[in-house]
Amino acid sequence: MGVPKEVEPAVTSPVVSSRDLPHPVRDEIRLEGVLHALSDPMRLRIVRELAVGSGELSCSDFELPVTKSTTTHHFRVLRESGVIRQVYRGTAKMNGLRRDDLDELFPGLLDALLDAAARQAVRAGG
Amino acid sequence: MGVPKEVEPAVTSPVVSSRDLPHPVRDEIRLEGVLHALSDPMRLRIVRELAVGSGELSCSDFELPVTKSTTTHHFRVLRESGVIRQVYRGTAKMNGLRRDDLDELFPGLLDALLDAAARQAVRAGG
DNA sequence: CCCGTACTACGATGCCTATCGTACGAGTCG
DNA sequence: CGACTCGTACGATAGGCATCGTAGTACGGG
Repeated sequence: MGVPKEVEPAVTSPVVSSRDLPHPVRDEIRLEGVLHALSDPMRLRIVRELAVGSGELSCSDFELPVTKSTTTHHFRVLRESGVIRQVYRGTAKMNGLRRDDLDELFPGLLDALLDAAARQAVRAGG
Repeated sequence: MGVPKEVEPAVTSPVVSSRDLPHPVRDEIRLEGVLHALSDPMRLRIVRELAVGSGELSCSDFELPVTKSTTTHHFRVLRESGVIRQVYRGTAKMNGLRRDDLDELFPGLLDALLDAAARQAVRAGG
């Protein structure tokens, strides 16, 4: 019917900036991979920070006690295991938890993990 | 009230057999360690089998596609990370999940993990 | 006491990975 | 354009680890 030749303006705009990053689709996410990704203290810390704000954070918003190369490595592991989604926006790379996919695959797991990490942090601090 | 001199027959007999194995106490259990232990497919499988029956299983009750040396290694990783408790009984080594300790430290985590593993198994099977 | 069973110890091997440093590509802003 | 920032790629390195095979120890039964 009307408007036969629209150019698909911005409904989930297909190109974000320029380069895309490879993500596993939901069904490719493996529990073992998620657990392995979160078994590293640095990555668990990243995920915890990512969980407090519901928005997205750029890689440089994190102040990790490792070099930038290593930071890049950890974010890649998290992305390839399906824990986070990464998107370029300008020069920054925005990171967000894949809550929807993880909750669909493993209901309650992410919350239980975040709660467990929080409890352990409290125990260490007090 | 007869029988004044019973020899403490079986009320949680203090010495199980002879050798003890080193276990972390509850507060030494680290979330990262637990996740690392469970991120191995073989160990996740062991824990899943251990969870179905509420009792204990000996190492040889498991039929894993690895040698016995490797099996020993996996059980040790699980024990040292605090996921299972191991006790010698005669020549057999009995294994049991540390449900109480894990539930106390990380409420809901173990159940969420087992549920996640079960869902993934169903998805793979269907 | 000897044998079989259950598990361990030890060494080897090959792979994975956390970390770094340096050099580079991609955008943004002046 | 030029400079600056953000992040990547690549190589190196050191340590961890899953796996094996063989040899050995502990326990229980005939």
